[in-house]
Amino acid sequence: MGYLETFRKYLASEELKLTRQRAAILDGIFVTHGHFDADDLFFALRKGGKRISKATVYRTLELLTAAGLIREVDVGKGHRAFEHIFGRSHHDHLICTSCGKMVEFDDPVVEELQNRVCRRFSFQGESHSLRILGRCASCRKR
Amino acid sequence: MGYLETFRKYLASEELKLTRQRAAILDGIFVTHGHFDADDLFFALRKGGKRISKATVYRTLELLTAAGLIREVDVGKGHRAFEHIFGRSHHDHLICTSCGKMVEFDDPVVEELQNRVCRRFSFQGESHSLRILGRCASCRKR
DNA sequence: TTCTATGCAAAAGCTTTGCAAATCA
DNA sequence: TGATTTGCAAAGCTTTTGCATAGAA
Repeated sequence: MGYLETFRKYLASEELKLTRQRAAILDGIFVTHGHFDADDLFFALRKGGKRISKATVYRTLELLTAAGLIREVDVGKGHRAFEHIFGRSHHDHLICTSCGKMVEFDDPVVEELQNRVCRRFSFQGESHSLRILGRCASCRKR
Repeated sequence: MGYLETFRKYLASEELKLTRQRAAILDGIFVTHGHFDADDLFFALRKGGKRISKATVYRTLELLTAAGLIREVDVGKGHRAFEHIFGRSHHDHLICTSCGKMVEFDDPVVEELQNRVCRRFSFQGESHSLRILGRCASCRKR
């Protein structure tokens, strides 16, 4: 099942409609990888000839998060950023505090850890996000 | 060395001054544990009879972060929150997505994991933050 | 046809900044 | 004294919201 189908299904389950704008926003998100914020998306769509208001972009990001197609990632600074997660395995982030370079990684130990901690505190774990800050190899040389 | 001394030292090293306001803000932060944002701090100070402008609060939070006395924590929603780190061991967070309850925990496996991942990607790890989202015991019952 | 979604512009946070007056070293 | 800091108010950002119009189903 593709991401559009997934979205359509979610919308139907909530009795919401699949509009031209919602479909365009979803496509806009999946043509790129990596992180984006509402503003990035707004201008990317505009470049692609789609004039969709920011209000709609914000409203749709909310829906896509609820549908489990994207998730919010903490990038440090003031505003909210997202990344799409459909068809991608879970991963965490390694961020260079010097140049901002970001590496995505996946490690089974994190999953184990999540289970262990949740058991300890009687939580039912749903997801996690791990950010490791440091200096990448090239910044370290300087 | 206490936190005030640490701050004083930092300020001196940057040729900045220790003002009445900066000292009051620092104290205000260390009387509580847990997370706070600029607004919380502003009102806590005001309750304590200290009328310090928000501009100064924001400016001082920046300095304290640079001095390594507080750190920013990602609490999910739009605005920035901080916690003090002076004299406290490192810890991560478990957050209930239903009631917002937050538990701090510390697990040596996280440290190991940080080292392992950094080695793998030739990063020099400095710090990390792990957030695990889930449902706490009481929310699970509902 | 009916109810939801969009677009616009205004409002609503939160944070930063310019500048004159106050304050620290 | 001389440079930095403060407070205020204004400006800047990002995000949200009200409402008339457009558009799915």
